[in-house]
Amino acid sequence: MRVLLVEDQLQLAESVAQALKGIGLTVDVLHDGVAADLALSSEEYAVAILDVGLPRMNGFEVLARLRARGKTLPVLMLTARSDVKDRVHGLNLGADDYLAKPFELTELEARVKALLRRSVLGGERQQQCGSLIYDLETRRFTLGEELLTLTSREQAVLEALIARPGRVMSKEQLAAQVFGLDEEASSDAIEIYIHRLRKKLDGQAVAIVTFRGLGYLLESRDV
Amino acid sequence: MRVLLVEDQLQLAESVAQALKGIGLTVDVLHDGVAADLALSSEEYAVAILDVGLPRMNGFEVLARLRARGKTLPVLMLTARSDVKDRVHGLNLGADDYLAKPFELTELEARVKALLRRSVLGGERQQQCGSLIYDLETRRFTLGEELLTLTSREQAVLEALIARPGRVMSKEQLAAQVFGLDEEASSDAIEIYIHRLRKKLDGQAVAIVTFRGLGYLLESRDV
DNA sequence: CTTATGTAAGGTTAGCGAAAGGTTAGCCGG
DNA sequence: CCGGCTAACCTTTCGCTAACCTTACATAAG
Repeated sequence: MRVLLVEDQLQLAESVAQALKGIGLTVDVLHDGVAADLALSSEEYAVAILDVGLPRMNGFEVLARLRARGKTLPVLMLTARSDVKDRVHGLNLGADDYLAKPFELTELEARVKALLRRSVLGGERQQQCGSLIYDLETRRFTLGEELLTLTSREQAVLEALIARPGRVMSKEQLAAQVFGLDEEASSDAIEIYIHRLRKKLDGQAVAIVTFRGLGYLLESRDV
Repeated sequence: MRVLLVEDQLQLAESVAQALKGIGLTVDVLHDGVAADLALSSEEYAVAILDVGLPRMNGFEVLARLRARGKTLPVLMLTARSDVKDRVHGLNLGADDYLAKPFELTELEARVKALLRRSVLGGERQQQCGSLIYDLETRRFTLGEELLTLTSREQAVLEALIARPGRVMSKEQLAAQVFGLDEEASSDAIEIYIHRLRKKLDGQAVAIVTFRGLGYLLESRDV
């Protein structure tokens, strides 16, 4: 699952990013409002965490432009002041939560988790496709009766596939979900993860279907 | 098992800490309310012991903020006065027990033990995973028919693992539980305790499973 | 002195992803 | 219709790295 963090204090950004990676998220870190605006229009995120006081374009404006584009992803605002006016302003613009600095990393983690839980599939606990079940709470997959053990890359790919049932995901989209902005996104590697996932899903009532030239799709099927 | 003690009288704090360590607990000692508030939001404790008259932020406020964050861990309040008003105030704010100074160390020990017993795992007496049984009353492990003899570090790690069945604990989390705030938390050392524990659990219907890059998990298994 | 502890050091393994060759689907000319 | 062609995809192999395991030993604690 991929999230965007926009925070201009480099050190704080780094520690927050580490914390979020610690709970299994793919994190893109940016340090100014214009870059954030760009990323939010071209990339796909499960949650955005926006500092209010950003260089080049402030967090409120980034948020306003995001909502103007009709995007509904949950946004958590960070602010130096615990100003009630700011808070109201942010919530009016469509922020979903608000956190005043300084804050505890665990509190931020908890809020991000809450936003994810609320948003991804409208608060559903579980997601199912054939005999494959994904538990959002524990972020683990169950296949038939067995718990599925996946490596972190495999997990990222399968999460991306099950997130939108019935929708074809291109290799490039998958690579973006798995690698984020930072790493060199080798979409060749995606083929390998698909292969390894297929091995693990073999013989079950679920399969990854190829759409030549388009991408992959997770689909339930008869055994 | 890890507890937080907040008491500004250094000498008293020290002797209480010693007493608690004496019954096998990992103790973090702090001396003011702000530090306590911080620690309680970022660390995980089985019990908190709060003096009422703390510098920077009093015990009542620390307690109120703790409950406002939705935390349910048991809290034992300490007060210089045996004022009934204070007592009511504390209990209204969600304190679980109350002790007036001066008190006997043995009484404090007894009350802390009682709180631990009541809270950890919702009052359950025993915790089981495969052939491994943990008795909260005596805080000892039984493996098959045999009583398991562990060093205090091994005990701390295994307690942390069995406390949340089915949940993966990272080496950092385990180190926090074992060492507390004070000591240099070398998460390398955790690998050694895991190794030594595995030796002692060898051949039994329980095992510590590694999740590469994530941590460890205690799991029952077939022999 | 004995036991517990944890650093250091080396060995082992899982996960990653590039490379390379095999396979398949769709297209096109005959 | 059919064989050939190509691009897209599948699969295997393999070297690299980081994470993990294990042993040995020095130090500290009781």
